[in-house]
Amino acid sequence: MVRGKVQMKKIEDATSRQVTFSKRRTGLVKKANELSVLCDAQVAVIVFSQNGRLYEFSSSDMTKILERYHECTKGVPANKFGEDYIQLLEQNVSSCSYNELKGIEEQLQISLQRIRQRKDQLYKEQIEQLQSQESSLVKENAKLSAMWQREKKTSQKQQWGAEAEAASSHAFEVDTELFIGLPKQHC
Amino acid sequence: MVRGKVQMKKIEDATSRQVTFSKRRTGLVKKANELSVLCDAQVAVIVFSQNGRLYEFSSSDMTKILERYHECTKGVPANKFGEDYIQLLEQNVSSCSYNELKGIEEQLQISLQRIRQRKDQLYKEQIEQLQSQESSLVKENAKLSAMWQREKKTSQKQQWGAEAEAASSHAFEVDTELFIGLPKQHC
DNA sequence: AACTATTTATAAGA
DNA sequence: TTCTTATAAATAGTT
Repeated sequence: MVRGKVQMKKIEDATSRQVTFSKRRTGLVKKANELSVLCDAQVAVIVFSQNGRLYEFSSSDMTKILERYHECTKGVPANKFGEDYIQLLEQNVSSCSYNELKGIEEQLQISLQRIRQRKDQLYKEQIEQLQSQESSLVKENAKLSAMWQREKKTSQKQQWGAEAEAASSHAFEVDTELFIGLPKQHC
Repeated sequence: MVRGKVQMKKIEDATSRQVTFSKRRTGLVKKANELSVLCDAQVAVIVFSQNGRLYEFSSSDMTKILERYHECTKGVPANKFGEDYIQLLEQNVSSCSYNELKGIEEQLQISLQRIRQRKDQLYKEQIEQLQSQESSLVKENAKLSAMWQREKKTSQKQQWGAEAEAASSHAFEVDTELFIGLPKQHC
């Protein structure tokens, strides 16, 4: 049984440390899942044990969450490798024959197609995310609107007149955390 | 106060959802930190709120943890972009002048240098990680060895002779989770 | 933000 | 590893 507070330092006994790791790792993942379900959040947890074993949890596709994280972290991706690629390419095309240029064109066409597909995919995901947020906000709005209607009636009954109207219009400016723009601008 | 179990579904009321998100996010991060301290584990937590805001926790440098994750996930990185780069380059160098080749050589030299630095850095980190694991295993070994010595003495006093010796040598084969090789092979 | 009745997590023992 | 149980910790609802 639990005897007093646990000291917040590395557990020295290897066996207890292993058992505690297993239990707490399970607990952490459970909490992560609950947070994602209850609050409609995207949650990712990555754990490496002391023995180097990987454990992971993600409320949705881990790759997508990590991509979103990278987008939020780096303001501009600054794809250095891509820049080098183009720079190097441009240095060479000036002295290429027609057939060589034809080959490069074909390769670039394929690359461009892949990049465009990827871009479209990301765009689609952003749209879906915004739609999901919009849906939540519409519901919230309906609730606030109903509250305001009730408030207005109460005010009229109490004969507050013009003052109540002024107060009510102010109440409509409550911050509902709506934002316009791409999600990344919010990080 | 808590009235009965909470239903494991999205909290409909926006205000409660926001409050619960804040409380549980704090709780999750606390648990993640405790796991990393008590069990000497690397832990990373990434959370996106419904409003698209990013929250993160990492027991050590987040970038390093994510890199390690990527190494564990992809068996072989299969750097498609790099392959294309080389393929495209090779298609062109065949018809280049000396000065053009000189330029390409220089560019490649710089790229190669960057890649080598990166490779060395990763290698160094792997070494450090293995040393850390080794240190823990050495301590564990010393403990097991001491236990075995005590066991042996007890056995001798109780005159178990050859049988005890056979049992003891078997006890030395206990799995201490030692492994030889790079960490990624362990995932 | 602070409070507290409850539920939940978990350390130690079996 | 899994179960049990005493106790610590988290937290939902309220103020």
